[in-house]
Amino acid sequence: MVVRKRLDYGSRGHQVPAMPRVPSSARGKRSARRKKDEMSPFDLLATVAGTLLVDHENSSNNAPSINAAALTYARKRKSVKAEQCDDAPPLKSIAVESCIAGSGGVCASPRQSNICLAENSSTRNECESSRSLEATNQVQVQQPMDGDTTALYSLVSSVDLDGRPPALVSSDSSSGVPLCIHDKDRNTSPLCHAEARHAADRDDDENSSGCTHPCTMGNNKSYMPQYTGDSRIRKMFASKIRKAARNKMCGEMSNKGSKLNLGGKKISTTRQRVQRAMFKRQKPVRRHFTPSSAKGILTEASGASFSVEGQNPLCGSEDYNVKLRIKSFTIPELFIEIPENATVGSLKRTVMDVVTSIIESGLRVGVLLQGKSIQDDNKTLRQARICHGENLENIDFTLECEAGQSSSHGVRIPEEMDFHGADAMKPLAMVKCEEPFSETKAGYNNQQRVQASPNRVQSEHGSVHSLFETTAHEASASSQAIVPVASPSSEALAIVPVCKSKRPAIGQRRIRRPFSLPEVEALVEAVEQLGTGRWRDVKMLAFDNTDHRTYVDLKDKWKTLVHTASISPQQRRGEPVPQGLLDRVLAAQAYWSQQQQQVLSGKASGQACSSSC
DNA sequence: TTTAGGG
DNA sequence: CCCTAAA
Repeated sequence: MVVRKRLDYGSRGHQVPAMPRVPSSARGKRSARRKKDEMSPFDLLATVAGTLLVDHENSSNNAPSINAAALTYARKRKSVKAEQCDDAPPLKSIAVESCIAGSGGVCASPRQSNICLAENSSTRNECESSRSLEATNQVQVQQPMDGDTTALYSLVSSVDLDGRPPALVSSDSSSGVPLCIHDKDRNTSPLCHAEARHAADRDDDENSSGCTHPCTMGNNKSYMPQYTGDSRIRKMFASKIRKAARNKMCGEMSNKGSKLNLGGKKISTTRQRVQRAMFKRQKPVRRHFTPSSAKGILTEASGASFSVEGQNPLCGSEDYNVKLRIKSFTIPELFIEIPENATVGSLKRTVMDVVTSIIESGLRVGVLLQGKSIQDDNKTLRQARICHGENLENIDFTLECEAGQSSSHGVRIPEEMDFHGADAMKPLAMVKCEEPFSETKAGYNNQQRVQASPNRVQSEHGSVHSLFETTAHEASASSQAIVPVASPSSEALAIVPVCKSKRPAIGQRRIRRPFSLPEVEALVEAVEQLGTGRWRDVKMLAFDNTDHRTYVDLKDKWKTLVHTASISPQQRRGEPVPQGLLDRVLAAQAYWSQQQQQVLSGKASGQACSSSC
């Protein structure tokens, strides 16, 4: 690695550089400085994308589709349950059994799949609380039969996935219908292209999102739009997008009556106003899951999962109820590139997050009768001829992404994406893979270990970058951020691994990383040499290889160090800093502030002299 | 982009 | 840590 030590001051003590830096007076020369290449390979390359593709034409051959595999109807049922039929459904087994009851209601019973079948917060909470319960806990939703087809919508579009369904993930592609097909060759017309970044660190501070969501945000709050590439661009966007994301999340939750958790921080009204404005500017893009891209198969002929309850119900009867038993919503295949060292847990979380983000971002259910979409939601099932003996073989469900809903969950649709061609492969969501290496204790310790000689720090991250460089370049070349599946044989796994990343997602607060003692020592030493007010140089001197410490961070840390040193030890919090170090902090602070004053006064006198001379 | 300082 | 005015 290149040693960038440009500064040749003493290693200790307060040697004054030849020209003590005067704040804001000599910045022009900085432009000539060699700038550290801030474009980490990771910015470009550590991307794994999962793509949800839908192809209703290929529903039989491994096509991604959401199959409402069963429809049953029964007569004189006051209520019906929506329940999962398979206790341990694999990838494709997000099963919902639903009914439309005449005067009764619909009961949803979230089980292992953790599906919430209700929009309102109370039921969401119910779902949350019943996460680990069996079918005994039922969430009831009343739906009049003579209502409309929106009943279906209510049942399906509000599905929440939460928790960790034991068998949501399957590496066996045969066990599931594709949700995300990660095939760049076929990915010619992505319907829904989105990147999401999972910041992975669940230990991230509570303020990271500013809000939490009872049902979905818990695991998913890290989903934020991610822009790969130049960190400067990221910086540019970060602030505004973060605002928008925060606002969106908070607003959305407040709309749903969910409890706001602002992490102890209050978002000022002005800030919120700005955030709202920012968010409004986001162009809502409608994503089509495509007509029949996700198809609910309700035909008896098709299937296996179709069943009839009740005896020979007559269409037209007064209290005639139709029981729709959507046995299985098959999740289209998910392709994922995931490093071998990723954990199964991270894989599960990834799948969870992807599915959750897709569903939570708003799926709208459409009903196709004999291939024709039933537009009128107010039409009764009877009017729509969805009743026993009629057309039950010809009912399909479609899923579409709700317009403008996705961005808040990190599912972003580039506007340049091509959104036509229903038969083309259409990724519903593309997920970005991040650095699979977590900020583990080991890694952190490693970093700390080398702090003593900061200029020679060669963190693991460096090697990580090089490891992923090739892949990332390929990704950026091939498509938006879709990383080719590592191995063609691994096509079943295409979701993005939930990896901790040191790259904070756009819109997300950075992970709080308290300065370690070696870091503090390095900072103090650097400031002793360079003085306060040269944070960029301090950064380059002592933290050049520590990407997550910006010069602003160093400045802030120095500020806190000075403050810490000036208060009594009893008032100090966090990892205790040795008093000797704090003494050095105070000494350096006093010294350099004096230097600055002298420079300023000397400059002033010099100006006066020159003007007088 | 950096610095400086408030939040 | 975040945000941002100012340079």
